[in-house]
Amino acid sequence: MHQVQAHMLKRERQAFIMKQVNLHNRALSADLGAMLNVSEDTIRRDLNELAEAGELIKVHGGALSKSYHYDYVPSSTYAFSEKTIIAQKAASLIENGMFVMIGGGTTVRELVRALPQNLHATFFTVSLTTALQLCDHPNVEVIFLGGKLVKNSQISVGGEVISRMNDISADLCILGTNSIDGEGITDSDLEAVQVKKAMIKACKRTAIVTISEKLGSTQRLRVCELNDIDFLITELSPDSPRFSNYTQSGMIIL
Amino acid sequence: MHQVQAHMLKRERQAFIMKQVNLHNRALSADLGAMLNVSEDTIRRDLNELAEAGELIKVHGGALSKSYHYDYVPSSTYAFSEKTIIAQKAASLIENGMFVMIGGGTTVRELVRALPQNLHATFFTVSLTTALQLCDHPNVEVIFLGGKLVKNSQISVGGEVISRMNDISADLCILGTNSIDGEGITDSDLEAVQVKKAMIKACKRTAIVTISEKLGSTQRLRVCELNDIDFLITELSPDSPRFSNYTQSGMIIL
DNA sequence: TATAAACCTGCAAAAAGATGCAATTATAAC
DNA sequence: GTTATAATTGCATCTTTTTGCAGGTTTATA
Repeated sequence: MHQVQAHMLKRERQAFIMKQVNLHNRALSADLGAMLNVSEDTIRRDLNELAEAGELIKVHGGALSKSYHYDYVPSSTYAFSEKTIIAQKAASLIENGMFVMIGGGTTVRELVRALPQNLHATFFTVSLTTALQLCDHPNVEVIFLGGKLVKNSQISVGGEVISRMNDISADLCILGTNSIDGEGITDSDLEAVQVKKAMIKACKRTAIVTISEKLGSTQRLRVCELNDIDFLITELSPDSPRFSNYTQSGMIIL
Repeated sequence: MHQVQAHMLKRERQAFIMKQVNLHNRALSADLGAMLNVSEDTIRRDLNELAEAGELIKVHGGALSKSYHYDYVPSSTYAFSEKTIIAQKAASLIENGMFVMIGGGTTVRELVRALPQNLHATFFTVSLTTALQLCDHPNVEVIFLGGKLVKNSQISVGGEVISRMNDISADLCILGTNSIDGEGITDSDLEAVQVKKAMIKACKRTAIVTISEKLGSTQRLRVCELNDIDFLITELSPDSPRFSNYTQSGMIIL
């Protein structure tokens, strides 16, 4: 580990601490004490002073960088700006007269918000929140596919829904997802998976909208393979290297 | 699965948990414990703290993202205190194990809010907002009867819905209304009327919830006669003279 | 209704923190 | 250079926080 000169002024030491904290976003009192060859009491006093001066955030065991904000702002959706970009791209896929099957989730919420007011289209959905939001669009027709509701995700599931979908042939399926990797899409709720499968089957084309953070994550149940997907939409530029695992299946990355 | 650095500050751990929850909308205590290399007890304590701080919703087995839940805004409700009284009375009609068909509107919203958390019942509805609200009750089953959505009332209508209702026989139908007079209930939207008729037909008993202000008003389309109604619930005392026109049909006034 | 998982409570050990004090060191005045 | 003063530091002691575990209870679900 680091080794530091013997006699150090308090000011220098605190500068060193700040450097460590800003570099790694965090620092443990014990580590700093060892690096600087001073007692943890001294480190603690330094950290308290720096916290007092607003330079860092003191926590039990050490300190965190000020930029390390976990002060989550409620009412605003997670990764809002990314989802806005995604929404713009996805909205471009939807044209007047289309029949669109659409899922739920916060990314889809932003997408619905981004839809132009003069859009003339028919939407099918199983998500209560998506349906509610679509009701704000004057020129779209909204069909809710009813059934038993899952409380957490606020979507309808069950054989009822799925058999209804078999009667539908829509132009585009838009799904958010919790996990996508080189194999395809996965999820953790069996009933939701069954519904998503039916949605994909009922549509000519499928678009997946997700923030890039979810690329590479996997859950227990499989929704579909990569080559069931026609469009993958994230906030990244389509030529990002992060898509190297996803291109061979022939999907279009937006 | 994920692997995380050895010594993690509590705050960092909680930030990680928030990220997981926001990313996947839900997280299991067991998974988090494994990912973070700490006991599930620690995870539970973290989840409780984060729930206390209002950052997520703690459930049995893990936690859910907050971005999904119905935020109730009482300020927008007209005649709030009257509707609260009505809600209390109407809630007393609903017992464990019942099948209830329920409509929409702000009076019904207060009713749903007044339902006890431990109520064990099955609800059928065509109202998106009522359905969403019912989703916050842990012990009820919610069935949404899907169809074409009417945008301003946010209910589903159409032959689809009505034919589905013919297959149902519920114990109680709870409807709000805009107009009730000595003849019965009337409304102005044909499609909504058809659905309400079907709802009443599908239930053994019908309860009407409305503020007294609406007593005596009439609209163009008839929903039902007075003797189709079993309970009339307003904020007034049952012996109020305002009910003189309504008693002869044999309905019970609460 | 049985059963396993999840939960809660209290407890104990370990880690971190606070505080008072003495020793040391820096700073400035002389 | 010396000395007085103030700041800094480490240590001993006590308090608080964090964490895992044992146990008994509750909850979900087949």
